Amino acid sequence: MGVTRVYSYTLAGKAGVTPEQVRKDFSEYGIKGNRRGGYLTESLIRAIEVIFSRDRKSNVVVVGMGNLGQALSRYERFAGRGINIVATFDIDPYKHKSRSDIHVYPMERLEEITERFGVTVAILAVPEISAQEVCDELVNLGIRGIVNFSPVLLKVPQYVVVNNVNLSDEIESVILSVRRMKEEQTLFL
Amino acid sequence: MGVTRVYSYTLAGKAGVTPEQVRKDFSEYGIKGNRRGGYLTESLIRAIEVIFSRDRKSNVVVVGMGNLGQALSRYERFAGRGINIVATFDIDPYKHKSRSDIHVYPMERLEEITERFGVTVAILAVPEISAQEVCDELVNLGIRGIVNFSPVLLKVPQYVVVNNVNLSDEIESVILSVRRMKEEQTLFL
DNA sequence: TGTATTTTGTGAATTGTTTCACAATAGATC
DNA sequence: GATCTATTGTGAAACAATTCACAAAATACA
Ligand SMILES: NC(=O)c1ccc[n+]([C@@H]2O[C@H](COP(=O)([O-])OP(=O)(O)OC[C@H]3O[C@@H](n4cnc5c(N)ncnc54)[C@H](O)[C@@H]3O)[C@@H](O)[C@H]2O)c1
Ligand SMILES: NC(=O)c1ccc[n+]([C@@H]2O[C@H](COP(=O)([O-])OP(=O)(O)OC[C@H]3O[C@@H](n4cnc5c(N)ncnc54)[C@H](O)[C@@H]3O)[C@@H](O)[C@H]2O)c1
Repeated sequence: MGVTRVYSYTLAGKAGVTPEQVRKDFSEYGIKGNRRGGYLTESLIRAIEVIFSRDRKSNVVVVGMGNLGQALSRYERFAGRGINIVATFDIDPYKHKSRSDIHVYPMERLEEITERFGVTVAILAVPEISAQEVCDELVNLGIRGIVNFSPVLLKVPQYVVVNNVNLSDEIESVILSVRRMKEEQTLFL
Repeated sequence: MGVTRVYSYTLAGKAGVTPEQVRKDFSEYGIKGNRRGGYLTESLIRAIEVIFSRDRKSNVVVVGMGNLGQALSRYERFAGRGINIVATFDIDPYKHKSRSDIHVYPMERLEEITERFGVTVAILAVPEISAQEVCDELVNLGIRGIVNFSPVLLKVPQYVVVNNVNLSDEIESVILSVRRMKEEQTLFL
């Protein structure tokens, strides 16, 4: 778009944070701007890509191809973020008949495929009841990071990273904030 | 299951936090335990249900019935959390022919339905490009809270709550943690 | 070339959160 | 019923994150 320079307050506005925050964070990672001239977009983008390792693609698998697993596997924009879904898995034989574009493998092929593609991160979208069991299997196969969508705390060795994404909580938190806001407003009347 | 008492360290273990955290939080909301006897499960559950308003159901709508919108609208467990999806909407006429269980309304019926069901919270799962436009429409109709799945910062009046859920970020964060962990490990060898 | 202006970079101050430490106390044991 | 024990409840301490405030630098302009 022809923009060559950008200022901490511009980025802050777009990101919904303060300019100081932007500068502190950049400073933390050694990103230098130009006093008076702001940051050069070119080098800034490159620096950010390196910091977030977007220059290297990461191979991941999706386990559990129900509602969520399917939605995630069909999202095309992950590629632009260095997230490369190489295969998806499900225990249900009905799901293996690829009705759509994406191929779903049986669990038996998990080991072979994770090894072949050097997969270290898995997206876990199985029902609550199977989550720990599938998690154990993933850890056994050498998976080192799990994005867990089921509302359970997974037990993993300390060398495995788990990020719990609880969509019910995300929605509930908005419901609560709205309720509290309304109550506050009532008090002022 | 017959359990009548529970201790701060039991809950802490299950939740992955410290016992002090559990007690501080409970104390903040006036939940009293019994020194030596821990907390009574019955009254604790009731207290939590009240704090999170799970005793009152909240009507919400889903706007954008693509991959994610469909996945969310098919999730049955929201009901148990007081989240009641009363209707779903999409601009695409093809989506209105309900291939499945859930009915998808055209955007023209948004006003009528949100009013009828007293909806104040919306789940926004439309493409990035339409997000702000649809958001504006929702705010105009009186929506006070938005769970936003598109990777853009929505501009809303201060009386509207937005919770941004960025699934790419959630996955990326695990990829980064795993990479950093591996690098650390390499240093020790 | 000198002065004014804009924006960065960062210590210091502030604000917020988590952990520590221990007195208070309810219940268990003898 | 006296003593011992486990657990809460919470100020104080430690730690973490954010905001403030301003000197330093780069550019613009006279
Ligand atoms: N869909 C949502 O909007 C939503 C919202 C909040 C939380 N979640 C959570 O996300 C997870 C997935 O939700 P969903 O709606 O996609 O569930 P789903 O039931 O639609 O899909 C789960 C899939 O996992 C597969 N599966 C079951 N056991 C398996 C195993 N042992 N190994 C491999 N695959 C197995 C099933 O065959 C199914 O295809 C659940 O834990 C759910 O609680 C989903
Ligand atoms: N699917 C994922 O896993 C995923 C991951 C990360 C982020 N997201 C974000 O979530 C959002 C939804 O993703 P998706 O994969 O479901 O997209 P999608 O393209 O599958 O679905 C979007 C839906 O919104 C509808 N729509 C478009 N414009 C509209 C309008 N003006 N009013 C009403 N409906 C409209 C479309 O008809 C379509 O059905 C996007 O912003 C995407 O960036 C999705």
